[in-house]
Amino acid sequence: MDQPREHYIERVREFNRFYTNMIEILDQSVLKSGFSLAEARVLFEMRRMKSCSAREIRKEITIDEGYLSRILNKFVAKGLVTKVQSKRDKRRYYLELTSRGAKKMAFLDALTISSTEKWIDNLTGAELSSLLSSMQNITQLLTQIKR
Amino acid sequence: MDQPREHYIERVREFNRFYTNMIEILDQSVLKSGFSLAEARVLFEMRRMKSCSAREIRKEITIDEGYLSRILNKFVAKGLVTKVQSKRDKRRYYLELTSRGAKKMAFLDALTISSTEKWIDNLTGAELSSLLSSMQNITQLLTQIKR
DNA sequence: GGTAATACTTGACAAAATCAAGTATATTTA
DNA sequence: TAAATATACTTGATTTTGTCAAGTATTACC
Repeated sequence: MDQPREHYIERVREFNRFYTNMIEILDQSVLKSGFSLAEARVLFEMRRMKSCSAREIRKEITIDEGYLSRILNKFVAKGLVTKVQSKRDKRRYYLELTSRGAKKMAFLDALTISSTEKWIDNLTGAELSSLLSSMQNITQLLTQIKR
Repeated sequence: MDQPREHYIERVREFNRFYTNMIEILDQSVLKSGFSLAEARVLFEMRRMKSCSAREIRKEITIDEGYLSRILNKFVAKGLVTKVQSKRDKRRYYLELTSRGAKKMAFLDALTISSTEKWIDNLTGAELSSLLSSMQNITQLLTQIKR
């Protein structure tokens, strides 16, 4: 570490601003799906966890309990999600994507995949490998912090 | 490139999700300043550009014209920003941070600096260098795309 | 059995963002 | 140079998004 610590922090902040803009561009494409960012995230988590309860979703993403409840009920109303009360604990409801929901998710995926693709389109194979190893490195360094 | 392209895209998306969460944590600290994210960004751009017009801010960040107008007038009302009509082009107004505004900005900075600091706090010097060179690499790779 | 905790819902509200029309000025063009 | 078009910003109306707190039902704990 050959620079004062503030200097490093400033450069991290710079990267954060840069990457915030990048991510925003990708978010634009999600919005084209007709889902809000919050909705898209909820759907994403639901798929990742397969069957889950609202409570479990809230362990993964920071979202107001009431807000989430409304989002989920909207999904149920639109036929994207099923909600079945647990027999063992009647306070809980098991949520699952319907095939219609899964289809919508696939559409959402397609949107972000295509814009991510555009993002990295003119990188050579070597550059792409380099990009990914940098991403992996950052993930690894910043993950170990959080324990 | 020894993997199918989709695989790389998927890993980029994974990183984006990871980093979105990271940035969100930092955003929490901005919110503690009493400014919304949009307001903080406007302030940030104003400082970076020194004297500028609303139009020029909108070249930097994606924001609704009317929304920005209201944000700026709120800043003026709070004494954070001065707004002087251009003599050459009376449609335009030159905006500048007041010293009060600059002070608020400094406070905002302090908040994000301290939470960024916490973020990277238990990285060794070597890890920190490695983090920064990865960030720099990503920036460089993704910037050259956009031309 | 009573108290506290959990899981989710609901109503009221506030904040954030969008849309479209409006005003004033400047630029283009016929 | 008058008319049409474009630019810079404003404003009102509205929608979307998110928050807060109280409410219901159920379960866990002492």
